[in-house]
Amino acid sequence: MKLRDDKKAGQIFRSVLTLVKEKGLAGITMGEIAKEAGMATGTLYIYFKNKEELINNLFFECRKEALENYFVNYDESLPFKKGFSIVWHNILQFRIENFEEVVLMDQCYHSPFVNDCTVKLTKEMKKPLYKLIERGKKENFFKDVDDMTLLTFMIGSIHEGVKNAHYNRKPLNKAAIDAMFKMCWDGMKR
Amino acid sequence: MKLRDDKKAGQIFRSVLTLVKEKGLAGITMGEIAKEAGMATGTLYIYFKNKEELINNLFFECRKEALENYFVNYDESLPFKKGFSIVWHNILQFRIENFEEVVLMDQCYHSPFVNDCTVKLTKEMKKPLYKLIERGKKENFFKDVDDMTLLTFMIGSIHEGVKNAHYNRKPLNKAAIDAMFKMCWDGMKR
Amino acid sequence: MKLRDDKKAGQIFRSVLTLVKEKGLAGITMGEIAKEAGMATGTLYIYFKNKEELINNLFFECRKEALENYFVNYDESLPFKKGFSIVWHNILQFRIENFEEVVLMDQCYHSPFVNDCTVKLTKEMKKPLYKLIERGKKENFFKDVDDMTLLTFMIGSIHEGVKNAHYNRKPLNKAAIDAMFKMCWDGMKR
Amino acid sequence: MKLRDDKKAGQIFRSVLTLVKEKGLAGITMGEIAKEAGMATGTLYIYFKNKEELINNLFFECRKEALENYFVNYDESLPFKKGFSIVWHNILQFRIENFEEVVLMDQCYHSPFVNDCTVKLTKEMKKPLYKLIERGKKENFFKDVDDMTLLTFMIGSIHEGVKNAHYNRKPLNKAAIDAMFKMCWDGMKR
DNA sequence: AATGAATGAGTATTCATTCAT
DNA sequence: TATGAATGAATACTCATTCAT
Repeated sequence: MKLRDDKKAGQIFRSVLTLVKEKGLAGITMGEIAKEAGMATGTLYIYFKNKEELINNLFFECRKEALENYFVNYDESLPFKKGFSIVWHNILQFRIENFEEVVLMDQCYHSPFVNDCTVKLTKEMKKPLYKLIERGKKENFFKDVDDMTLLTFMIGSIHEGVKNAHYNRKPLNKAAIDAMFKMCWDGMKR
Repeated sequence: MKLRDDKKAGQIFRSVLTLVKEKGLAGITMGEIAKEAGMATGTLYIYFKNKEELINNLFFECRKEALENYFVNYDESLPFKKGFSIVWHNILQFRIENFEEVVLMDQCYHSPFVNDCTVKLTKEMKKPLYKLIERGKKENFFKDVDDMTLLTFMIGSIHEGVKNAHYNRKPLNKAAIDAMFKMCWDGMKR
Repeated sequence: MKLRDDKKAGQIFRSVLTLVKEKGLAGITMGEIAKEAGMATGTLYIYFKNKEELINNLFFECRKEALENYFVNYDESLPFKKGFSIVWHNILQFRIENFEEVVLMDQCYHSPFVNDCTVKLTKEMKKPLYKLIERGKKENFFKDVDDMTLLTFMIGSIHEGVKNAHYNRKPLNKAAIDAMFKMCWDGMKR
Repeated sequence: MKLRDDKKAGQIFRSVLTLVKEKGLAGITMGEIAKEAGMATGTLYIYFKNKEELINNLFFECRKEALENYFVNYDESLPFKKGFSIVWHNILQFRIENFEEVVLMDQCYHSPFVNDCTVKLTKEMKKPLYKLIERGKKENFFKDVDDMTLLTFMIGSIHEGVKNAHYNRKPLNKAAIDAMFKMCWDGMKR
């Protein structure tokens, strides 16, 4: 008997990401997804109940993967600035390397496909980032500003930078990245 | 498109903005736009050749309106920091007050509706912002970083902040805005 | 402005009936209905929300038309047997001439298209037939059997006869019809 | 079709009957049949070449089973009215007890699944009923009406009665059955 | 033989666009 | 100009059938 292939869902996800980057969430059809994934349309429906569920799952998966990557090599025992730098660079790196995911997630807000439930779930995942910010404040590195504002500023410094580099086709080099980090740090520091 | 200054075109634009915020660019139909605007579908085609042109025009219009607002009350004769602050706050204010436009513009990247031509036109409009950055550098306020990186950082500090405030339903108060501006300034300043 | 054409719904109904007789309710597609009716598929959806509503409305319409025909020329002042005979022959005639409707209604029971609500509505319409039966009993023509059993017997004598004639391609002639009526009357009479 | 007498084929038949009564022939899928029968879809195709053959076989089987039951306990040596009564009651009893089969057979006319060949085969099986009618006429019990009309009347008296009882959820009791038989007999008798 | 995943043609429905009024 | 009915291509989704295990 042929059993459900665990790789298939991943293949499907990858195809959607490719297509979203090319033509946006708006213009994607199930037929195109299947074609890009090298399978029949019907097969998509074995792995996902419908388009909404497919996109939701992908959105959730992307968010999860992103946040999992953020803390690679981070260790609470490291001095704060070093640790913060690692996380900041992880986020930047992830967004550069996985720009397709970034595009998808951006497009998913306000989209009819992503439901509130999925949005809520992804919020939960942000907690480690808040912990990092709190540590920065407790160790007196950061300004006395509320956590959310600080985190948003940090994310913004990366987010906009990566988008810009991509759309202007100017890959970020070491110098630009260093400058960006310095600006972020200087902005946040007390 | 017939009469650009006709009230009807404006009504149509407004309807699209409302709907995009509600359900994203992906999920909007010409029928819904017409209904929201209180007119018949056919009427849309008197003002716009087709959906693509409608969205493109709106995108262009939003971008233009945005950039026009950015330099209100700005005057080159003002001391730099004062001038920069005015522009920064103008941008923030505009994005808060016209969040629908922000959403539309975000969704338009990667959308099959917005064509390269429109994207190019809007780039042209960014020039005054570059001039501002250059002045900041010439007058030795800003770090010695390339203009685009600085501008992107500035925009990012605002953009992400507004989005965050909106999605978390926490309107930005004076204190938060001051903190945001300070972070931005400290980040950019030499 | 082009206004909704009242004839269209009728045209659509007629097309469905033709097709149901040909291939049964099971095998009919919206595309075929549209083609048979000489219009585009989309047009069907201007007049009916979806397939279910289309079939339901048709079912209801058929039932109504049928019952309206049953009492043509009937008059309470006529002697009972004469009146009963008129109704009986009306029913027979209607079922012969509108065999397509008969087929549709038969197929609609147990079909996923016809919902309980519609079934209930049509029951309401049977009341005049019950009144006829009651009169027959009150005037001592009929056996002392409950109304429903009598009515069912009457209907059965016609229903099965018409179906049989149709499927065996033996149109009912005067002699056969007279025989059928006599059997029905003799069966019911005291 | 492989093994007619295998239990599996029977299970499949039973499942179809259950589903047809629930949702009509139109709305049934091979997947549902398999599920209801507690087996995989693929398995259905071991026993039947395709859906059409499955339904045709079932239709044929139902018809056969029905007609086999009609003459249980009937014996030509019995006095005619007694014999006729036995057959009449057998038919009634069968239709009450096997209402699902009745529904299936009704729905099969006009269905794209049941082909002419199957219809023809079932006609063949009606012969014993015609013989019964002929005997009734030869022994001067019945009206001088052609056989088919008499048989149809007899069947109609039962058919409609059973359907009605079922749909109105009023099981037929002894009194009602006696009344129905009397009406049928009185109608047919000379 | 039995399974259920895979297939892809087919179906209901939607929706941008046109057109008659 | 304005309307909204009509169109039919396009899309999400289904389902009979096949096939690898």
